[in-house]
Amino acid sequence: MDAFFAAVELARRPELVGRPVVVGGAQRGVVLAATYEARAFGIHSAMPMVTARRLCPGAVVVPPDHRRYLEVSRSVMRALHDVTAIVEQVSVDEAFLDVRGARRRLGPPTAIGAALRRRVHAEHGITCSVGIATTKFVAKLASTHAKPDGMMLIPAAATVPFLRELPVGALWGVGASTERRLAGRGIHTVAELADSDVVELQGAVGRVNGAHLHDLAWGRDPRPVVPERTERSIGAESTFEHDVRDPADVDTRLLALSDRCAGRLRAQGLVARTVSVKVRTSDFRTVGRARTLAAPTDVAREIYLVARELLAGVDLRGLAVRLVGVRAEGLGRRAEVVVQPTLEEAVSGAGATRRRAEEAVDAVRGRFGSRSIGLGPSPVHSTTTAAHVDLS
DNA sequence: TCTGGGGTCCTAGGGCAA
DNA sequence: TCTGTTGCCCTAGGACCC
Repeated sequence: MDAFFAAVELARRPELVGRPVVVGGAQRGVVLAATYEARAFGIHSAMPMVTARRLCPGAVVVPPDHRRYLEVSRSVMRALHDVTAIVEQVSVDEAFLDVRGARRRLGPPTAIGAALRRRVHAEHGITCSVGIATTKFVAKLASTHAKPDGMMLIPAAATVPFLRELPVGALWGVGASTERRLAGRGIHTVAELADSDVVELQGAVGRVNGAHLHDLAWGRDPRPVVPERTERSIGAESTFEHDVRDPADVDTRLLALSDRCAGRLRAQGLVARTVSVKVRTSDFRTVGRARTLAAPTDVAREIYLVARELLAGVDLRGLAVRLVGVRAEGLGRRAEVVVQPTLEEAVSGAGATRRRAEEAVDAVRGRFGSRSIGLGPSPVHSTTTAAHVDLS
C-alpha cells in the first residue's frame, strides 16, 4: 500500500486530498505515515513529530486509528487470497504472493497485478504498488520503485543489471549501520557489493549476513513465499508522556502491559516460556532482561511478577524512566503444552484460580470492551490482584 | 533536540550435557 | 575417572523491518 495510514485517512476525509497530511501521535510520537505532499517537505515515517511540524507547520496532523487500518488491511488481504492461497503477509500493508499457480486462471502476473490494483482502489479509494519478479526481494525492490500507484516487472534476465545500479542501502537488510560499515570498505553500490570478496564481507557484517547480502547482490534469493508464519513472541511496550522517577508509576504501567500481553496470549491459545522486560532511561539507553520460567504461562499476574523482579535488577544509574515493555517469548500452543503446577499451587489451587479469574476478565472485555475492566495494583505481599471495573 | 510500537533475526559468551 | 570436543540452551544486545 502507498502511504497506507495516510491514504486511509484521506479516503474518509476527501477534503484533505492534495494537502500535506501526517499521521502520528500527539507529542512524543514519530511520524507513522505521510502523504506525498508532506514528503515534499522532507517529512518521512519514523521521524519525530516535532521535527515534522517544524519542517511543515501547515501540515494536517491526524492521530492514528489502528483499528480502522486493520479493517482495511484485512479486506485487502482477503482480495489477495482470492488470487492465490500462497500469500505471505509481511506487515499490515504489505504481502508477497506466489502467483505461479494462478496464471492459467487469471492470466500473466502483470494482469493479476493490474486487477488487484483496480480492486483495492475501487473498494477502498486507496492506491497500492505492485512489483513482479522471480524472487521475493527483487519483487519488493520493484514495488518500491513503482511507488506511488504503479507497477513494475523485472524479468529474470534484467535482474542483475537492475540491481547493480542501486545503492547498497536499497537492499532489504542493509540499514544505516551496515551501510556505514560497508562504506568503510569502499562499498557503496550493489555492483561493488557483488564484486567484493565474500569472506571479507563476512568479516565486516557477520557470517550469515555477509553471505546473504552477497547472494542478494547477484539476485540469488531462495526464500519461498511462506503463508501463515507462526509468531515467535508477543509483547507490549509504552513510552511515558513524561519521564518518570517514581517506581510505583513504572510498576503500574508494567502491570497494564503484562495484562495486555497475557490477554493476547490467551486470545491466541498460546503460552510463553520466557518473559523479557525492556526499559529505556531518559538518556535513551535501552536495556533488556529476560528469564525463562519453570513452566510456561499465559497468566498476567505471573508475567507481571517476573517482569517486576527483572526490572528491579536493572541499574537505572539514577535516571528517570522513559519507556517500559514486557514481551512473552518461547511461545507454544497451550493445548500442546503440559503445565505442571508447583507443589504449592497443587495444594492451594492458586494458579488455576488465578487463570480462571483472568479468563473472566477476558469474558467481560469481550462483552463490554477492552477498557471495561483491568487489573489494579495490589498490596505488595498480597497474592490477589484487585480488579478495577468500569462498566460506564 | 528528538527519537513509537509491533516484531524478526543474528552474534557472542557462559553453562552444561552428551 | 578425567579430559577434550561439540553442540545446544540461555541471556544480552544490536540491527533491521514496517
